[in-house]
This record gives sequence, structure tokens and C-alpha cells, in this order.
Amino acid sequence: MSDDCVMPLSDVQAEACPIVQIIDRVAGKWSVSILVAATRGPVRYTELERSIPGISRRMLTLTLRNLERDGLLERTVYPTVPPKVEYRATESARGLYGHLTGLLEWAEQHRPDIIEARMEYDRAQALAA
Amino acid sequence: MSDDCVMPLSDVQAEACPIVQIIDRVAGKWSVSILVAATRGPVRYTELERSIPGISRRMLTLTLRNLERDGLLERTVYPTVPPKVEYRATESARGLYGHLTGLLEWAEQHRPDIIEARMEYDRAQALAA
DNA sequence: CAGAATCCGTGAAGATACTG
DNA sequence: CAGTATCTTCACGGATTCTG
Repeated sequence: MSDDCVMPLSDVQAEACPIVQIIDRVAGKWSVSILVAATRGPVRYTELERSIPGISRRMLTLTLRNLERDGLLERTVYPTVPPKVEYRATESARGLYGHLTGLLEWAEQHRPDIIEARMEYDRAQALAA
Repeated sequence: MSDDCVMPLSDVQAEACPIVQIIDRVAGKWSVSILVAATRGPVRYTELERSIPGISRRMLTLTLRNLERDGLLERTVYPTVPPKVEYRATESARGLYGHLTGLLEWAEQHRPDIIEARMEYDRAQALAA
């Protein structure tokens, strides 16, 4: 236990950008849908807004910015009138596609189970109170 | 993670559980590590606390409760002294293992790229200002 | 050991209105 | 169309204390 020597390099890097943070960015609530869509093909802003139920403009913009900042999305502006902006997944982000769609499939398949498990848990909890 | 969604039974459950919420629960910041560990084998509370850097007691407990509530974790208490509590992934949660470990692998492999992309983005942003 | 309970600061997230 | 700007609310998450 008492390993009070120098902190390994891996831990230092982990502190600068912990793996948990990357997971959150890449598999976060809104990121999943965006990354999947942007991997299938270039998508426009409003297109994303319509295809992701429940997302607000602010959160869409924020998530897009963050994904772009991390080098997962590429943003292309066409200076037309009205303006046109396309987002597409970068090469490194494409490796996520399989896992993310897998997650989405799992979620859809198990949604009924989750809803029921939740109700049962809450019911048991209500009885205890 | 919308952790405090302990909605009353009167709610319309079918629509109150969007796919995005499931994704958040299942692939959330802390859930990933917990689910992966609990799939590999039964894990104890303190064991999880030690193996997940950066997690607080509160978040560990909260995430465990939510995962249990959704039927993804099974909690077993052994009435020994001192008490022993084990968490293990349920059958339905095991289907997530491949996708989650895939995400973790991707994250580890691309961490250097992300760190650099982030620095470059910030540098470009600083120049624009 | 494995939590529960409490307080509290910070940031996430929504709603709305505005703009080039 | 593709965003900003502003305001507000609420939940995340840390720190601490207590307990069976």
C-alpha cells in the first residue's frame, strides 16, 4: 500500500484528461446520437435538432462545439445564403460507431424491462416507508 | 445524469423514460466502470471505490442505487460482522459488457489524440480573440 | 464496512429572445 | 439557417458527520 514514491506518468496524464471524462464526452446523453448521425453521413444543424428529440438549441450547440474541440467532429461552413453548416465524424470518431449503435440497440431492446424494474423498485420502496 | 428522477407512480412511464435517459444511465460517467466491474464478477463497495479514481462516496452510492433500480445490478447483503455487500450485473446488463469495454478501449487509445486536438483548438481560439 | 443524512457551491441544462 | 445572449432553475457532486 504505502507506495509513497513518484507518481507514475500514466497517472499524471490521467489527471490531465481522465478516461472518465472522455467516456462522458463520447458516450454522453447527447453525444451518442450526434456521433452516430455524423458518422452515417454529413448532417446539418437543423437536421440534428429535428432528429434528436428533447435536445435544446443550447445543448446541441454546446455538444457540437465540444466534440469538434476534441477532434471528433469536423465542421464545414458553406458561405451560401442562407448559410449551410455540415458536421461529419472524423476518422478517429468512426471507430466509435459500432459501440454506440450497439448501445442504442441495447437501450431500445431493454427499455420495457427497465421501465418495469423501475416501477417494481419504487413500489417496494414505497412499502418500506 | 438525471439521478433524481424519482417520479411518482402517477406519471406516464412509457414516455417518461426516453432512450436518451437510458443511454445516460448505462453509459454515463460512472456507470461504465461500475457495470464493467460488476460483470466481470461480484464486487464489494470499497472495492469499487478504490478501483474507480475520482468517484465520491455519494456518487458511488447514488449510481449503484440507480443501476439497481433499473434492474442492472443485483445487491446482496451478507449479514456478517462486519457486513459484506456484493454487487453483480444482472443478466440483461451483461449484454452491455462488450460495448462498454469497447468504449473504454477506444478512450484509452485516443486519449493522446484528444488531448492534442483540444490544445490545438484552444490555441486557435485564443488567436481569434 | 457500507452506507445515510445534511449542507452547500458550482455547473448543467432549459426557455426565450435576438441576429447575421 | 445556424447559431448567440441572457436569465433562471435544479441537480451534480464534494465535504463532513453519523451509524448499525
